Amino acid sequence: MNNYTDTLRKHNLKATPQRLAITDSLCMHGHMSIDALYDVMIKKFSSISLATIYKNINLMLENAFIQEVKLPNLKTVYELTKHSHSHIMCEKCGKINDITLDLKAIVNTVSSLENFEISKADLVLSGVCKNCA
Amino acid sequence: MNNYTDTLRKHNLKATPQRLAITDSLCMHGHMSIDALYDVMIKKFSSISLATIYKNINLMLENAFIQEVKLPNLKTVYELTKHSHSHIMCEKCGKINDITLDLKAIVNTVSSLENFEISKADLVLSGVCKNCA
DNA sequence: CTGACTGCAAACGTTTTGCACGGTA
DNA sequence: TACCGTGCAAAACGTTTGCAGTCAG
Repeated sequence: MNNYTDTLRKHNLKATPQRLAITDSLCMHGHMSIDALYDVMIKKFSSISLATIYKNINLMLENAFIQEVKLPNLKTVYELTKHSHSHIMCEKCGKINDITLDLKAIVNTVSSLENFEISKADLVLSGVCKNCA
Repeated sequence: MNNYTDTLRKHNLKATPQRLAITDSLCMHGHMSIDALYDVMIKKFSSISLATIYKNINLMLENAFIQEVKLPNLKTVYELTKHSHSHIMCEKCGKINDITLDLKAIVNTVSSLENFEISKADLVLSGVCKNCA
C-alpha cells in the first residue's frame, strides 16, 4: 500500500484522513469514478461531503498525484499517476486494465507527418474480456 | 457537402432543417462541441433551443450517424461517422485533425496478451501544432 | 495557535424531460 | 391528417463555491 503522507506534505498539503483514504482507495481499486470513490469513502467517513471529494480530486490533479482517464460511454475515472500507459476496457463489465505499450513508432510517424510536437498519447482499447465472452 | 436527407429517412427520422443543419455543420467543421454547434445553429435558427440540439445529437449517436470524441481537458466533441481513425489535438489552439493509423499490430498483441476481444481503439495524440510552436 | 480542510447549503452549468404548438411526409 | 419534431420552461444532474466550525502541523 502506497502512503501519500509525505507526498502531500511536500506539496504543502495537509495529510488529512480523507485525503489518505482517497489515495488508498485509488491504490486498491486502480481506477475509480467520483461515484465509486464516494461509495467507498462514505463507509469510512459517514458524513463526508461530495464537495470534499471534488475539492481533493481537483487538488490532486493539479499536483499531478492522480490522472483523469476519459472512457468511451463510461464516466471519467481517476488513477494514481504512474509510468505512462494505455488502458483496455471491457464494454460488458466495465473492468479496466493498464497496459504498457510502446507507441514511440506511431508518435514519431505522426509527429513528422502532421508537423506536431506530440507530448502525450491517450489510448483506450475497448472490447469484451475473457470472463464476459 | 454530404446530404443526410435520405440517411435520416432510412432510419425513420424526419429530415428537418434543424437536423440537416447539424450534419452540414459537422461536415464543414469536422469536430464540434455542443457549444460550438449551438453558436453556429443559432445563426440559422434564431429561436433554436439547446434541447433540440441535445435531442438530435443523442438521436444521431444512437443511430450511429455521428460519434463522440472525448478529449483530455477539453469538452467532448462530435463528428460524422466515417472510416475508423485516430485524432491529434493541439493543446494550444484546440485544433483537431483526423489521422489514419494502422493499429492492427497493437490490437493483436494486446488481444492475445490480455485475453480480450478488442473491437475498438480510441487514440488521441496531444501536442503543439506547427502554427502554435 | 493558526491557517488549511471539512461539511453543509446554496449556486452554477449542463443535460434531460414534459408539454403545447408547428411542420414533415 | 397524423404524428414526429421543435421550442419553451422546469426539472434533474453533476460540479463548484462560500462560509462557519474543526483539525493538522
